[in-house]
Amino acid sequence: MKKILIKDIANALNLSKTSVSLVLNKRGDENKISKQTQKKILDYAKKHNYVPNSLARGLSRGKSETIGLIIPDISDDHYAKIAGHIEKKANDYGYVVLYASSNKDPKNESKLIQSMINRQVDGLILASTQQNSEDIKLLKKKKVPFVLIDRIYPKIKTNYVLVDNFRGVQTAADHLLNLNRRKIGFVTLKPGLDAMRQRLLGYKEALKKFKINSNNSLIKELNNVNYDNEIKEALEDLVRFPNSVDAIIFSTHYLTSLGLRELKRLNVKVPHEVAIVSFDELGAFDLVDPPITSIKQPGADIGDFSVDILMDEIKGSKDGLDKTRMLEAFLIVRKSCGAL
Amino acid sequence: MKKILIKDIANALNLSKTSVSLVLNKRGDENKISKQTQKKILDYAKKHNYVPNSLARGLSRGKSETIGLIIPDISDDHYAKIAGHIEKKANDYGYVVLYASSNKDPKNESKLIQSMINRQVDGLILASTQQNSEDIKLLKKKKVPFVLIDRIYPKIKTNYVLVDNFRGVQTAADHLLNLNRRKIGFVTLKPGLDAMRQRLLGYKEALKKFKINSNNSLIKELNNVNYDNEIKEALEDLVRFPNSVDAIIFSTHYLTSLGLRELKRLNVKVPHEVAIVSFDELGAFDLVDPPITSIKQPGADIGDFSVDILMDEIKGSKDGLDKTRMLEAFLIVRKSCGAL
DNA sequence: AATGTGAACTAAACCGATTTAGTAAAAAAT
DNA sequence: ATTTTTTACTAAATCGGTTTAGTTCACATT
Repeated sequence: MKKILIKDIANALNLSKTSVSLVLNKRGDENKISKQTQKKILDYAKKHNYVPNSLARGLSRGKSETIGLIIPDISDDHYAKIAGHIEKKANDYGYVVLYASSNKDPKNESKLIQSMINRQVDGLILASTQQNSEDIKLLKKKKVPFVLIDRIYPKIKTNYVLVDNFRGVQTAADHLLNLNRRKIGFVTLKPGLDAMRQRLLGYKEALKKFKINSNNSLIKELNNVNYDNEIKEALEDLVRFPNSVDAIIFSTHYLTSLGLRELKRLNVKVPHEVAIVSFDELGAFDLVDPPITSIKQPGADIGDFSVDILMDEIKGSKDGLDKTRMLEAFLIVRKSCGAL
Repeated sequence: MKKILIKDIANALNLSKTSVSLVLNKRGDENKISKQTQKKILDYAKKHNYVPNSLARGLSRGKSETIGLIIPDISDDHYAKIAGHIEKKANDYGYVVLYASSNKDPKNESKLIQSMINRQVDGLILASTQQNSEDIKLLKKKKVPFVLIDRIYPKIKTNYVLVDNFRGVQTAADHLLNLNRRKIGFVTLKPGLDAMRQRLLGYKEALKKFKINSNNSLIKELNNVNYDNEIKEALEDLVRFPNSVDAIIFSTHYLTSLGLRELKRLNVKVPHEVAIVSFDELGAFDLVDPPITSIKQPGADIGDFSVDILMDEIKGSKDGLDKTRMLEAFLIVRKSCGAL
């Protein structure tokens, strides 16, 4: 019942470790190990339930069949979904996933990257805090295979899989404008993240196309650390004179959740008084009162494509070209805009 | 900029690998390495940014400072939350987490356990499919440190962290009974899982205490694979004559979600016609129409305690006693029962 | 002067694989 | 009959650490 090693197999069959190792790695034929011997080894290994020690194998091969996944927070719906897809896809390739949450702290992220590399991960998928360009540059320089998801460094050329935040929000705003909403508020986070910048730009672009001047008092950029408090004031300001918006776009699902609670408290009728669109959604948004029109991010694609790209990098397509993918977010129309 | 090894430090300072290794592991004093030498080593290591190769260290120590986490599905809200807490707590102990989803397939789970062990994880946290008693027994026999969470094997004595499913549902039913609901439906899954069995028993116990005969036609046990279809028929049956329930307890958050959609379709008024309680909740359940009264599971505690117990096991408290923890789920009263 | 003691190190084995550079014996070629 | 080639293996180095069992030298002891 104790673990059996290559050495044990070799001794038992009066063969060398080399032969056993070669055969177990399906390199018996190319190394002219006789069929008989191969069968003996394979049978013995199966019978005694041999499984290689991955650390030893990893050490000598310099590979670990493991990929590292660093995200802001695994308990966030968005990242949990992506992580699920990444894991599944990685498994298909025979890889397992070592994951870690940066909790949005760049220092933490930096440590995690280091730690993953020490553990000889074969590659990294990274939803970065976007305040770590040094680390990213280092990864590039050291030729560690990696893919950025969700958040990129606009100034660094790399592999990435990204959702078109600009177009996503533009679509949301278009939807509202087409429903004749004209005073559209935008509740977002301060643009430490490029994604936030893009979303804001998308909002502005939509207004521009409708020849509406964007009005800064309708744009509420909350601080990343204290948004749960700031959102109260922001919404009060948006819904009452002189702003009195007739629609609000929230730029993340958690802002939407907080915002809806606040609107309920303020007794604002959705969608009659104010229409709502959420960028990104939560599982139960179709059950909310009213069901929330959302821009849904393609979590499955983000996961799948990022792993595909990473595997490409790992298996060494050394064309040196950056592999990038820009995915569309799509609008799911529900009742919160009065369209149904 | 290339990686620096212990050997490199030793060569550069004209010392042996042994001394360097000892000092870097803070075992310099106990091994009488002079303060001077220690400082030289430490300084050089810091200057050249030495970091140990975890695979090599793991191989020679037989430890990896990694724990394995196997759950049914990382993209499930419940498990994502738990995973988040486990990760944070594990980090506090200096451990990282290798996670994998079994997708509720016992074969898969079995493979994952094996794979984790090959990777020399120091311990396992396992939310099992509950159809793998052989593997669990093997883990015990091989003295692999592990903790079961969420789902246990009632017949196997082990470490576990569990939520009191029985009491949880009992509390939910009590709440409804105290609000004078008397025909309470129970929508659950077929009891492949002990948790489901306990929840059903809790429901029955509550009725019994109120001297109500439990009526099997009010209990809908859906199949694990096809519940999204079966729930339609189940609910139709519950809400119309002769059943005509005045309340329903859903035994998981996803059944609640599906059920609510169905009730909306059937145009059933919640809570006026039918009151709802959900066992376990989704992030947006307070925003749903109406906000859903839920039994909330203590995700943070599940995570924290399971890691604490595992670390105890790993660090070798060989008292041989099983460490168990039964946590209370608590009722969050919202409008779906008409109590507010 | 011979012996013992402790301080400050180190050589070499080891963890469990993979891999490079062979070798011995049989078969084929000249 | 000798050389060459092929077949079927294997010894030993390697990956980068940790650890066991010493060793060397200065100094104190008898």
